[in-house]
Amino acid sequence: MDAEATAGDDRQESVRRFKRDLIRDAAKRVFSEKGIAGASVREIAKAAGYTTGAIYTYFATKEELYAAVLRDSLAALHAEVTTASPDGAVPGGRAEAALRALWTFYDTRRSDFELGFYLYGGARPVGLTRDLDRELNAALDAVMDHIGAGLVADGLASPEEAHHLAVTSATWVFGLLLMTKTGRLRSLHEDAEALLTTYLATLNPTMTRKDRP
Amino acid sequence: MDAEATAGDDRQESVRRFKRDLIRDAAKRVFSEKGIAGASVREIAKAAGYTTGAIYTYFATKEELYAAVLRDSLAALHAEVTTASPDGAVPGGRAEAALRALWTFYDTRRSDFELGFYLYGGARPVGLTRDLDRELNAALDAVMDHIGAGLVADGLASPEEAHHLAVTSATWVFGLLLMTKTGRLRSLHEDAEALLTTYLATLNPTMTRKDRP
Amino acid sequence: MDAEATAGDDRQESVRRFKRDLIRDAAKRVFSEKGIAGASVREIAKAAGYTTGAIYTYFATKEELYAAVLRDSLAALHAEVTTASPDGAVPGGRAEAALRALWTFYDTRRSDFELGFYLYGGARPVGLTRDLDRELNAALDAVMDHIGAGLVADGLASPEEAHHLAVTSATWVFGLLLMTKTGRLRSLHEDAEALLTTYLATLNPTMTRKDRP
Amino acid sequence: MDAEATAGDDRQESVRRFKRDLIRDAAKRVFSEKGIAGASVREIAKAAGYTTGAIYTYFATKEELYAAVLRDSLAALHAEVTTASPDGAVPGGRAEAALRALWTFYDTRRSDFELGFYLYGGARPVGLTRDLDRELNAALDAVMDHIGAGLVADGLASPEEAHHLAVTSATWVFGLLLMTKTGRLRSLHEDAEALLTTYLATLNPTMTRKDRP
DNA sequence: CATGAATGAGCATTCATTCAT
DNA sequence: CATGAATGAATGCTCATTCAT
Repeated sequence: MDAEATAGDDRQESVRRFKRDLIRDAAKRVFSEKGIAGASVREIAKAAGYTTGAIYTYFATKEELYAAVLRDSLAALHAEVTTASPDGAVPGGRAEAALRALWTFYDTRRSDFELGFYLYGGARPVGLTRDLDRELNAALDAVMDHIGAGLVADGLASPEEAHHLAVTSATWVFGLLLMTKTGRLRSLHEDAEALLTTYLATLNPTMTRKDRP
Repeated sequence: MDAEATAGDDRQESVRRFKRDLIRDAAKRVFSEKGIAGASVREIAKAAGYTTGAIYTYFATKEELYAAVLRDSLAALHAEVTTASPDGAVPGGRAEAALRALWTFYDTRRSDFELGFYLYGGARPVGLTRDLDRELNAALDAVMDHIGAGLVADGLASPEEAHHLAVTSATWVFGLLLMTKTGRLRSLHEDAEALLTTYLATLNPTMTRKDRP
Repeated sequence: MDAEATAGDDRQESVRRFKRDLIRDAAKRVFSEKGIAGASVREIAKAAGYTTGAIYTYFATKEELYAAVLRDSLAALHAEVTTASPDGAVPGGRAEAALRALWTFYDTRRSDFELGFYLYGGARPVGLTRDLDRELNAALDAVMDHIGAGLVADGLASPEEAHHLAVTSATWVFGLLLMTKTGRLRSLHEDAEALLTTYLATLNPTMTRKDRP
Repeated sequence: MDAEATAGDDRQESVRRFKRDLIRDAAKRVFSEKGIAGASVREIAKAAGYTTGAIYTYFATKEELYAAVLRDSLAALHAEVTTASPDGAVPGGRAEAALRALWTFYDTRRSDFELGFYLYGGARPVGLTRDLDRELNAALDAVMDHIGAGLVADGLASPEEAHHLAVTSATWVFGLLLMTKTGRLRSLHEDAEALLTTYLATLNPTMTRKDRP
């Protein structure tokens, strides 16, 4: 009896999780199309095949929905970066691979970058935000550690410098994303790929010397 | 008589300009406190000591208000960057001075960075926007040219590379600003000043070689 | 089970229709009291016992509300005219009956006339308007056809002349309504009923000759 | 001295009247372009070459401005109708000429008809309205008398019937104007001129018999 | 006489959230 | 669990009118 109930609970629980994810993904789609500020709960509900009120069964607040989307995005980012530059890979391009993965991840996804950086930029009401902020930081830190490990493996940094240099280089990638997403790069007639190559070259002085004798 | 009338017109005109600036500055204050998206015309009016309708005597549209604030910000940015790194200065640190000025300008002003970069982030309706976008681009371009000239003067870039390298380095500064403004830097336990120093060092291979023999 | 659900849907649907009609009727009342231009959504909502926002659950736009009221009015007009002068009636007074019904309908309803004729008077923005305009035209045409059929049945017009004469006579009735509703008739010390009788007499030359030997 | 002052007062008075008329005419122009409801005091002022506040030196209220425009329109109407069908003219077409003049006057002027009939149709706030209403009525009455005189002169009515028949026929013309101005005539595929001819024929049984033997 | 800044009430519409069913 | 009606506050903007200058 107890086991059955538990099994039933589990099934119910997993169904609930499934539906929650459905709504979360719908939200993400709407964010991409209308921008984060332009997405209303009504529209997200419609995109998910639900009515407005049903959303609140799964997310107490619009901000919780934001959080779920962001969490999902961060998990995907981590997966992508570690896949692109696995821990066991041979040295020589691990840092570059990680940084390129970081760039590609946000470049190809319409709303993820905005979600991660814009949403918590302003002086917005707090709430669940505190926890979410911690998660965002943890995810970011993990990515930094991965880049740092790559830099060490590639012989571009000592273990002590690793984190500092990882943040330095990731910062540049975020800057490039900002310039691209806001259309400034286009107006400056510069190409993201070319800039990326230039920047990565400065990371590795050996390559730099070879390229410019 | 004629002169008197003209003088009167001038006085009136300058009073108008003064009040317009008052409202613009109030808007800027509200932008800083509530974020740009969260600032309503009502609140701006209240902050300026006016009723809502009065704002429309000076700005036909909320977007025109945005424009005025942004324009003011861009003019100040340009002034600050060129002052910090004058055209006639002796080589040796002109690029660094310009980049540091870029950093300091946005670091010390609460809403200017958001204003310049996020206004065009979403899928917003257009309008006067087109013109404003052009202005923003022109201002940004002028800053890039200035940094580029510094790089050439400092012997860090050939004239052909100047623009490309200027954008590359400014991109990094913008990335740093983004990390700082969103609180990511703090959570990563990194210091903006230290990162800035690290980055500027990589710009100058001579220094780099000295630092890392 | 299925049947129950359907029944539930039906009940809900009919409740919705009922409430929609309630709002529509409240709108009509407000139109009557304040004039169509003077009626605000706020006031209509209050008259219907709702908050402002609730109106938008039933009508996406103020113009849709207009449309619903006008549609209702046109349906009632058509019903009244065809009832007053049924297709199968014996000749001799069918046209007169139809024209009198047209008169009575608009005479006794405060805002219907204004609704039908003034909504498109100004240089208003379009929208759903196009469709609504078509409906109005179709309804008017149907009434004209009915009057025309009466004229033919009564021997007052050949089938070719029917439409032309129907419009001619309906035009007069609309003129009378305009004079009445704007209070001009009263100030000219004329009586609508007497004028109507006079006009109807000119429609039928036989009667005219009898009256004036 | 006294005489001089009076002369001065007169000149001032006539200048004032002149400027008043300027504003009135500007208002009329704006009414024609934007519709009466769509005309704001600001826009009228601009069209007259004044600033907003200046209008209130000449007209205490927007409604007084309406009144002035309407008064002017009524005077013009009276002039046009009496010119088209002078008192001394030979009988035979005087009534028709007057009715045609009535039609042409309102047909060719965009806003006059709306002004005369719409403005005072609704349940609007009163005020100066009472007096204006009387003027409108007097003007209308004069036109009716003129049409009536024509009917008598043309042998279409006895002096006792004159007013009654004048109102009857003018009512039809107003109906035609309403149908035309609101676009209903076009949608019914009827032509104003043809309808007018048809109606005028029914006015004169003699002509009718000749035309349709 | 003329200006134009300022008021204050008003407008249609949107939206996150709640809750009876 | 899901619905969708309802709330209430907010938003950008317009407008007739007033009044100090």
